[in-house]
Amino acid sequence: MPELPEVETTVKGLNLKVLNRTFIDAWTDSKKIIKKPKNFNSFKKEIKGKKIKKIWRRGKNIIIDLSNEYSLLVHQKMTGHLLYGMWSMKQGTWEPSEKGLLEEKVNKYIRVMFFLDNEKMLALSDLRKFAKIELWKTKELLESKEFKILGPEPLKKDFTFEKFKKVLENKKGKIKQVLMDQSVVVGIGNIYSSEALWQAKIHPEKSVAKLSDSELKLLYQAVKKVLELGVKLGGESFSDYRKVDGSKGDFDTERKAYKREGQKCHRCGAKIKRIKFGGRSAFFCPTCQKL
DNA sequence: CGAGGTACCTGACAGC
DNA sequence: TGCTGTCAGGTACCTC
Repeated sequence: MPELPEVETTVKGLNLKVLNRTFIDAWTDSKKIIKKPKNFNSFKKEIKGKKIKKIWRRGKNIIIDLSNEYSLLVHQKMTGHLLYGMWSMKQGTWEPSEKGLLEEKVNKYIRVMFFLDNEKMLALSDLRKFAKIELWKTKELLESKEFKILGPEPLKKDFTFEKFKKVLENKKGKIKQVLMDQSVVVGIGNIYSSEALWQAKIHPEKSVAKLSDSELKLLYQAVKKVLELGVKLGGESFSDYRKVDGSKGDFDTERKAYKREGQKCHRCGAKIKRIKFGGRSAFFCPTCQKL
């Protein structure tokens, strides 16, 4: 899915577009995406008339605080993304009535549609249908196990080097996998972990316990750097992710490792390699990033 | 307990 | 062309 920069970009976009709007109705052809309450009619009934009071992010989760102390939790997983605009249903598929949302791949996979009180809509597009939407009582969401287990936010001011070292303390395993563990630090996935490790010149399979203090420092700076750059550029859109207006993020030009197998390392010219472990691909420069 | 595999879905693309 | 296998930004759940 979208990782931290993509989720942050979505949250920013939503705050500009749907704050203080009220839900009028909802539609879906993929009931399994709505996980809570499980019955879609109950879900519809519950969100009808609720007003959007605040939109924020915790890790890769989007939280839409509603009136009456409820919150919508949206996790976009691999290919989900939220869009704002106007569509009409034609022959079973949604067709946009505005430019910007004209890409077929954006509209073809709209799975859930929220109708707002200004004639516009909030859509969830998701090719693979892994995304989830849940309606919670805000208080219960904040106290839920899934929420409490989440690690620190890497872009918050209080995420100091000391804190980074502390969360990695006693962690076993390979650094790339640990970086992607949301209970260690939130928001980092397969793209930004590869990018951060390239920046820090650390091999993705290096064991956390073997990282020197100077390597940790470089990694700490690299994590913040790539995530900040990602946010600044509106995320990465080489695949399904889009901003809420349907446009693409610009991080693509900055990719140094991820999906660059066989291409030249921007630092030393060696060929970027891809290896698989933990069920995921890792991209790195075998010359700059030694084990 | 932790590590590893699988499941959830729908493609795109490479190779035969 | 068509078939098969692999790969895809994530996470939950199961087994050993």
